[in-house]
Amino acid sequence: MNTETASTPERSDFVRDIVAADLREGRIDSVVTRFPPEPNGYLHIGHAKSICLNFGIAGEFGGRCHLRFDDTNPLKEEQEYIDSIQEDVRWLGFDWGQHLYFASDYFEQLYDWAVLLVRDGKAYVDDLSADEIRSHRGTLTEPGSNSRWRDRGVEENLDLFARMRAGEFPNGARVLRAKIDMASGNINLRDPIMYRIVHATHPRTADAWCIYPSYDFAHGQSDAIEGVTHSICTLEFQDHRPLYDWFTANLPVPSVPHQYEFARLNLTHTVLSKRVLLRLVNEGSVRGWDDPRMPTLTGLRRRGFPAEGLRDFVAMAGVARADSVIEVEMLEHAVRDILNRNAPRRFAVLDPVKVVIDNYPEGLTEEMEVPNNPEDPDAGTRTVPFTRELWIEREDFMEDPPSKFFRLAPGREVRLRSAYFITCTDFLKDDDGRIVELHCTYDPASRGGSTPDGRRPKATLHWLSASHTIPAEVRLYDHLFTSPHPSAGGRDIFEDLNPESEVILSGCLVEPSLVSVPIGETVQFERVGYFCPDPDSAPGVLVFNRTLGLRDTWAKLQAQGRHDGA
RNA sequence: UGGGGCGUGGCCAAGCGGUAAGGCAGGGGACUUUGGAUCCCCUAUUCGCAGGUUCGAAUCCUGCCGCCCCAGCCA
Repeated sequence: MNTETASTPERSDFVRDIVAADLREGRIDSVVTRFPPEPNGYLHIGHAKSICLNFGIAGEFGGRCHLRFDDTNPLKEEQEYIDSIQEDVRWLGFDWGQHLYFASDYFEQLYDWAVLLVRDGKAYVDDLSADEIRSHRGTLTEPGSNSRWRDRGVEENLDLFARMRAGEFPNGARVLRAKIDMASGNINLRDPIMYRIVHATHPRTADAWCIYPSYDFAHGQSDAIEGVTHSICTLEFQDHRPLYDWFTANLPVPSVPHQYEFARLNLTHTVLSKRVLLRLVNEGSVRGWDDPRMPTLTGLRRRGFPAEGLRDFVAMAGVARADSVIEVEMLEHAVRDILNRNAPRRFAVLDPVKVVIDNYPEGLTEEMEVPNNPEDPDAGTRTVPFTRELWIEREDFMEDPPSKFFRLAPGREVRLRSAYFITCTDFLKDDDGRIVELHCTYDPASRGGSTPDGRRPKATLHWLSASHTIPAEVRLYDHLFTSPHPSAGGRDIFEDLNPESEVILSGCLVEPSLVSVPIGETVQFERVGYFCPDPDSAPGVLVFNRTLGLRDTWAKLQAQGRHDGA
């Protein structure tokens, strides 16, 4: 490795700048952040950005990051999600230590604080219906008007709020509101709702409560209770910041956190809206939340994307306040970069065609030594059996090749990787004109892939011994949506679903060592791409997912040729 | 005609008054027992537009234009 001086600039962005300045100027002693998901769905790559930001900052500045579930709405939240979120954050590579919290842990404290605001005349029970509240709220350009219940007495408010908690009223009968300013230009300040009545079972507190705090009344105070210093969220909460600050300013909170907002992650050919992801699952467009085409962390994991690649991608993309849509190619680059360095190389033939080496002894099996990863000499070598009859990729032979085609063709010599040079002498076709068998001769002096005379074929092919082969199903994946911006333009994005987002190949063949690749490990099928075993694999029935293909300049050339030739 | 934000190359993104980093994508070349990887080189006389301040502006000021978010008893 080269000797880089300490001048290597740390990754920086506006949030890290703020944290660094707060530390440097003594406004805080150490940084505390939090990742605060609502357990109402699976985490996706957009959440990965927030997770990497919050945990990343805590790690870089020697602070800590909490995992806090924002479980204030029992109608939408489930234990299943609480479990999956923890699994996904851990998989991404982060550890919250002892700092696992739930907003519901603070329900009693939050209630006490609400009572305090009522006593101070800063909150009131409103009997208006949801519709009435909406019509009193005004519009974006017109101020709202006060509820007729806005000025009722403290004692009556106290009594009513207590009875709300006691379960005396049905859902929607009353709410508790902060008394701020119905004429504010910021609609969040027009007497926001602090508590609503919801008779529902909560995944953590069960039936202990029938009133639940709103996001606005819970979030900042939860941060304050935990000593969070920097409460980092996405841009759409900017308008909530004045309210966040209003509550911490009007309540005896133990600390005063501050909120900062960044732009959420968007990717081309991808949709991250929970609503749409749910539809994809419910309408059977994909097989589930963990379908390898889903942008969920569980889906990406099943697809074979390494967590490190995701982290690198997030770092590469940066954090800013401008709305943006990142090209998926950047993600794919980050993932390939990790995989290229780490993934063991293996042989697999997706679309096999038979090769017979006429001058190779019948019945002989040689064990050829093949490097596990040319990028990493420490990965060592493995042994792959070589015999007279082999399989190669159908697309690696052309009867009548164009000038740019370097692979096997009649009369042409190519190298079989780590084995021998072979020259095609003949080929057989079936009645439909389809190639069924190639005949070749080999050069015994080329064993291992080089010859004394230094001949260098233009192509090197992967291969498999016909008598040492494991059958496999291979699932090829591509973008779920055809358009780079599926949600743009107002049309139904389901019309933009890529019909070839999943292509299932049967009759594929892989080398014997592949029977034992553990789930979660991604390998490279040499010259083909990165693949990982799918959990659908069963003894005797291997299933591989294509994580990503290799960059393919030949395919690019062919595509160009098609265009030029038009 | 309300409030809050944002506008730097195809896509991200540094830059914080001293004369446009970096990555991805794209193009060209070298090398190569993966048409992979790697390595070189090329791609903004210009920072939404127009004025102004200044010796000097992407950075400061004014005006305009464009885009995003907000009217859940969701988060």
